[in-house]
Amino acid sequence: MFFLKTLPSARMIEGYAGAHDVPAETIIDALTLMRRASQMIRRLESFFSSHGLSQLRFLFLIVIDREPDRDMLTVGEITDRLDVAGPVVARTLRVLEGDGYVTAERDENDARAKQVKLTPKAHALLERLLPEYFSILADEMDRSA
Amino acid sequence: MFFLKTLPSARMIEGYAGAHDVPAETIIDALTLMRRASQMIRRLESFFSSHGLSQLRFLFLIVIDREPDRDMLTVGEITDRLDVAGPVVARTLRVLEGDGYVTAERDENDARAKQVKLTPKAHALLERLLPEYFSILADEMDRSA
DNA sequence: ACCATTTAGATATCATGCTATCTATCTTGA
DNA sequence: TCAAGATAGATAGCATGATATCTAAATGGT
Repeated sequence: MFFLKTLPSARMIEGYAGAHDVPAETIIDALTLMRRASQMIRRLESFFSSHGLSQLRFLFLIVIDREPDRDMLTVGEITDRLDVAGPVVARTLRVLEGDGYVTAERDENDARAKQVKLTPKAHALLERLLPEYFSILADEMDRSA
Repeated sequence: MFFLKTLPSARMIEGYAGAHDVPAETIIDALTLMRRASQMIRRLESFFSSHGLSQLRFLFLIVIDREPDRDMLTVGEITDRLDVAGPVVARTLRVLEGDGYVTAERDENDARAKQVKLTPKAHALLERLLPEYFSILADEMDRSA
């Protein structure tokens, strides 16, 4: 997250950056990018939270759902697809299991691995959330265009 | 933060969003925005962390430093300028005070308020970090252009 | 003047990100 | 074949975001 409510003016950036051979406009673009994304993420988190989820839990479900030709992934495969550390995935799995959104069972061929599968409840949830998810994204793109 | 390493393809989004009257390209743009910003923020956090700071602590110092015509702000003014909750600002203040980057003293006219000021050590730190900060922003803009 | 309300900030507690480390299982090469 | 190393995942503990609630000081209407 980027935590600045009001971005510095170009003039202020010149003052800071002027000496350092980076054009102020590039800096403004970078800060604007982070600010827009942060506002979007805040709104998404609030949306997910109102449905007992979080962005991460949602994406955890999505990466399983979107996998072509398969209906389950191992914990490691999920970790590969999500940009968070392993322990976070492990804990998120525990929560989602507790909430009845996924089931996990040991792999038949590798007793270290775990196969994670979505429950019907999770499929129903995704179906319910996706339209609003997309319309929030569209609205935020619009609003900050 | 946005935690998806690989964005869904346009086709996959059509599959999800197609039914819901939002153009897939808009969704891709939104996801790309969040992904770019997240990578930038990750890199910044790692940069700040290698200097014993965090993005928030850095911005806390910056908002005081950049204030025109004043060399101090109250805790409430800092909270207004940063997009984080009050308790986070209070704790960050304690840490920065402990590290010798700011001093805080009660306001003369309002015994509830606290005036926060940068130390010379903080000014020196900002001067040292800003060039690299800007060049990281520029580099990331470049890389994901 | 005085009590109700507002405001500034701090404290308590929770959720969730991280790194470091541990256990269990699989693989590999002498 | 079996010990050394690699790999899958879990656990421990820290850092830092959030909300709810508390205290102390200021303010304002009667």
